[in-house]
Amino acid sequence: MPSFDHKKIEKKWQKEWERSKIYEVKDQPKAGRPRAGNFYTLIEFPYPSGNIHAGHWYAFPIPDIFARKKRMEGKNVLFPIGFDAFGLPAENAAIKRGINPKKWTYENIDYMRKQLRSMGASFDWSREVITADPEYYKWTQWIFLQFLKKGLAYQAVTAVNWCPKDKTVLANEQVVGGKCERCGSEVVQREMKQWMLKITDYAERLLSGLAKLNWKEEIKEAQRNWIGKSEGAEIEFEITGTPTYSGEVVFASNNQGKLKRMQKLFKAAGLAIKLKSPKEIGIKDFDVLEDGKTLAENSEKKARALAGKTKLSVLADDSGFFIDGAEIDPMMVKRNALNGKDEKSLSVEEIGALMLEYYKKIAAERGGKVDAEWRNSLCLVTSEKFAIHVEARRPVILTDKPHGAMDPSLPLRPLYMSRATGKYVLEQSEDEEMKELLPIIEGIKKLFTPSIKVFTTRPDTLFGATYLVFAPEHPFIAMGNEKSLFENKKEIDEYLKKAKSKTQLERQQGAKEKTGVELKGIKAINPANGEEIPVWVADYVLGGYGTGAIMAVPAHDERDFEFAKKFALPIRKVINPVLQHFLQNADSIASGAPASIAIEAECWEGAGELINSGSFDGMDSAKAKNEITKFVGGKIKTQYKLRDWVVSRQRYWGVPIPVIHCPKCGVQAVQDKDLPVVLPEIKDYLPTGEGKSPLAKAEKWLKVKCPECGGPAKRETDTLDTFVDSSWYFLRYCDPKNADAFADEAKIKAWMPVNLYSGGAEHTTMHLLYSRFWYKAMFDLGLIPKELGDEPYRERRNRGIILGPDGQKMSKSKGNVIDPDEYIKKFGSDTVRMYLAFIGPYGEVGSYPWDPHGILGIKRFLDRVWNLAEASAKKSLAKAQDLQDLAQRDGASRAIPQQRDMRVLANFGAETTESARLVRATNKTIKQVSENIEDFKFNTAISALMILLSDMEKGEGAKVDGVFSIFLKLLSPFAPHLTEEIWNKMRSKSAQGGPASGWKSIHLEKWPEFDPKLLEEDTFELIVQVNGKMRDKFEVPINISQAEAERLTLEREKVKLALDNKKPRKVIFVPKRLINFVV
RNA sequence: GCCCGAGUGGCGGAAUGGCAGACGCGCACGACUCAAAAUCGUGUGCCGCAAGGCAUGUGGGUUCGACUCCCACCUCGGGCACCA
Repeated sequence: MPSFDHKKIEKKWQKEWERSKIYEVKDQPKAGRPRAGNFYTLIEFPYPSGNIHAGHWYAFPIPDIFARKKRMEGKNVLFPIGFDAFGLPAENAAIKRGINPKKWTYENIDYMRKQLRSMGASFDWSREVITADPEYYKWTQWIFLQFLKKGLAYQAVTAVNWCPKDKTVLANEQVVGGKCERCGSEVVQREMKQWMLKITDYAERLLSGLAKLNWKEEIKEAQRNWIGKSEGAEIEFEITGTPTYSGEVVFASNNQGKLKRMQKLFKAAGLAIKLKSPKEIGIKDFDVLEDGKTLAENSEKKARALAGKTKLSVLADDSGFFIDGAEIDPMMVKRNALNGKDEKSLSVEEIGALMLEYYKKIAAERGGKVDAEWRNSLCLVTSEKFAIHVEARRPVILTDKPHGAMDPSLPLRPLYMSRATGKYVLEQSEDEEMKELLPIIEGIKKLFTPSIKVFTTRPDTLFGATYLVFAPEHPFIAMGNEKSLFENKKEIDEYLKKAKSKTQLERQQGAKEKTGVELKGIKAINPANGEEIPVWVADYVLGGYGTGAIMAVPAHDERDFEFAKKFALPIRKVINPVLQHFLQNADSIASGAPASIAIEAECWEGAGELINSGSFDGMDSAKAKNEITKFVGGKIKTQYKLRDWVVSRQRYWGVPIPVIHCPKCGVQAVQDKDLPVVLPEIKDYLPTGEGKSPLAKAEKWLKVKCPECGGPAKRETDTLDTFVDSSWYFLRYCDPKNADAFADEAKIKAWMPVNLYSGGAEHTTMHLLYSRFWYKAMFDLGLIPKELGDEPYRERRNRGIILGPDGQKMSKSKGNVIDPDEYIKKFGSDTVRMYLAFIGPYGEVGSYPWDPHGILGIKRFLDRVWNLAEASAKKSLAKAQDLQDLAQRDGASRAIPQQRDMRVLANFGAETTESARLVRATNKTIKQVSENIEDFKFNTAISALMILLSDMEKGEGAKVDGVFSIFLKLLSPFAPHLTEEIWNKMRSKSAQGGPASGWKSIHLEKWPEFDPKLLEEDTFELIVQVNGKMRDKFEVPINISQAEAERLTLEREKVKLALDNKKPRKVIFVPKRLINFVV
């Protein structure tokens, strides 16, 4: 059988389409309804690795089928393509083979462009976007700077995944099984300063936004799991014990007598702490009242001086405290806290409460936090330095009388004149002073033994918390070690060292085996029952999640249970499980699975009645969650697994982060007029090895003037993660050439949000989440029109993967790699794309082996199409190819509505029963192919086309010409070249006198519509069942009554046999389907 | 371990409460041919000569009727992995 010349045809039409730009799309924004008629279908753009593989063939020409159909349906379809052009492979090629990464990348793009064109996909190439073009990354940088200004981008020292071979930081997502996704070397943890994006701020919206999206539930679920929301409580545990305190404290008083008395108290309390006055450490101008300067100025100076001289500064009583090295004057605090209220009208407690509020406020403003508070005093711990302000809540006695005029009978001595009131403050007796200082001692103790917050999702099990565990990274461990809080410091140090040296891989592999060391010398107090419980450090607790410390409830947590078992820690059951699950499924369990399985499963999880929980005994665990949290003063809290997104990469081939570091002004954004910060050409692409980008070696580029002060400054040398580039490319497609903005608002309104986004399942938790975050952040910045909402993709579909013929993933080592080029050469692009469309359902994440024989079936099918066209041309049956022509012959106007096509055709075809049958078959095929394409079930659409082709081949006597042109249109999205060729051949022949002067693309034709009336049949095949088993079937009128159906059925021999003379107990009749006799 | 998805002929798959296996591959036989390839035609789940029986991972349930819905288990694929 002759085969069509795919080489000639495909090249010819690819050229024609390109020349005539039939796939270029206009924005067509309309006032009022800017999106009317517009349809945005998006495919993940490829990385230009340089070779097109079977995966590309699966990714691009298959959704093209959908895009083409939408276009034929009359939609104004945006179907763009571009290149995700930054990334490591280019740089690795540069390092390995000395090739310029830019050259490497752009040459690959040139090559891939040709390859992509050969697929016959209807991309609008005029909108091509390349992320490595300065015209593109100018806007990546610009948007980043908007984030920076909004506080969404920040720098922080953080433990990052470090690949020792690639010498770069990896995102969590790029670490696979503890190994570098790219090179496979083991990833280690390293502390480095990184640029981060605050994706965690959007955790809740990323979660709730999913609800309204038309995505598959499994994709949403994967994102939900990644965000990892859990609701629970934060509960504080006090730490006690008799630790040996040591260190040096500067007591902010030059009053020697007071210092001595204080030292006495320290001794009595067992604090081996040296007490010093400010004078002793060389601060002379301590007494702020003798100074003419304002209190605040003085305080700051003092604070700086103190901070440099001693590690821990305690400023107590009548002095201030530090926040991040700056001292706050308590008198000022008091004034501001009172905010005009009369001090005398308030009780001591009320004043204390107001001051506490104010402390919290300023602490928050400066990035610190009030970490603990207790009745008589305050403790403030900030992130880096910490300081304490202890204020005894004593009554302050004020008098107008000067020193000498005091009543000698009073045990008081005047101390100083209060600046705030102008009155004399009287100091109490020594004894009273000692009493007053006691809370200060307590405060200092508390500083060393602060209470620890834990996060738990099970506050209802608090009474069962029999020990407390810190993550090795918890700051308390380092602090406690430094202050010699622990008796077994050596053991702890060793454990920490071991834990730290573990690579991510080791930590994962040893996951099940619990290790840990007790922190001897301290205990924690279970706030629920006041019990003293041991405190441990163990690496099964993660530093990065929750508070980095947990309360362990071994009776109701599997991990705690294992740990407790190993180290012989007490286990206390506090929930009496209601076997809800068991009860619910009593039926099935009774007959099926053994009940013990269900009971065992209830051990860790689940609700129940509280036991061993004091006054909460008998309470339902769900209720107890809130009640116990309230009881111990805890806070309901929501935690997320999602971490902030580390976007900096110490690599060359990426978007330079557009900031400047100035020694005077700090981090400065590059000004808009200086964007883009162009990636400089360099010679040596190797990273520095200390984790700096190769850009650090580009000295000329590096040195720059500070945009703020004009002084010498340096550029940031890190580049952005490529996930940043791909987080907004779909916006640039809307307006790819815009030099004044990332995209014009009207054009964004014309296209966004994306109607349908097709891509690989591997991007579910990375690209898809990142770009949703990015879009939401842009939305909040006002860069996305409000009416579009804050979700970029309305519908998302993940595709599966193509395996090698052996059913394994294709890999060179397995030798099962399919080279699509080979098949293109042999069979042509139409055959290959159609075979891949036929291989399995595209909307499901299946994996389909490439069957080298299977493709022959498609090749045969297309050959048959070709031959049928040739044959009908020869028979000159093809005079009225086009339905429009038919319609004209029918006397109707040219503008006949599509939905009437079938009726027109029916009139023509109904000359014979065979023709009528064919017309009906065609009508059905239109319906099925249309619906199947919509659902991405290209396999069944093709199956329907195959059936119709067989019908046409068989229907020799039938008038098939009109049917054939409908068939061609239905086939055209699948085999765009072949159908275009046949279509135009037919047209030129029907237009008498040789080839038509111009050609008319089938791809711009209207998509056929079916006639619902023609779907209706007069008869149907009645299925006869006896007890649900099919026994017979026969043709009956469509609207047959049950009685009639019964009568006819019971007459039939087969039925009589099956019924075996028994009388039916019940008859079920389903109209248009079946009749079922139950005996 | 947890979460998600899937288990149907020799193979890819179809049918989402009503004829299990559409369509394609493969295979067998036939036609054409000196012959082969290609092409066309017929057949093709398993057991059975047949009538008939058995069949959608396994066991149970719901239903007149289950590949389809429910429960439990098994296997495979993907994701996460000590997230308290």
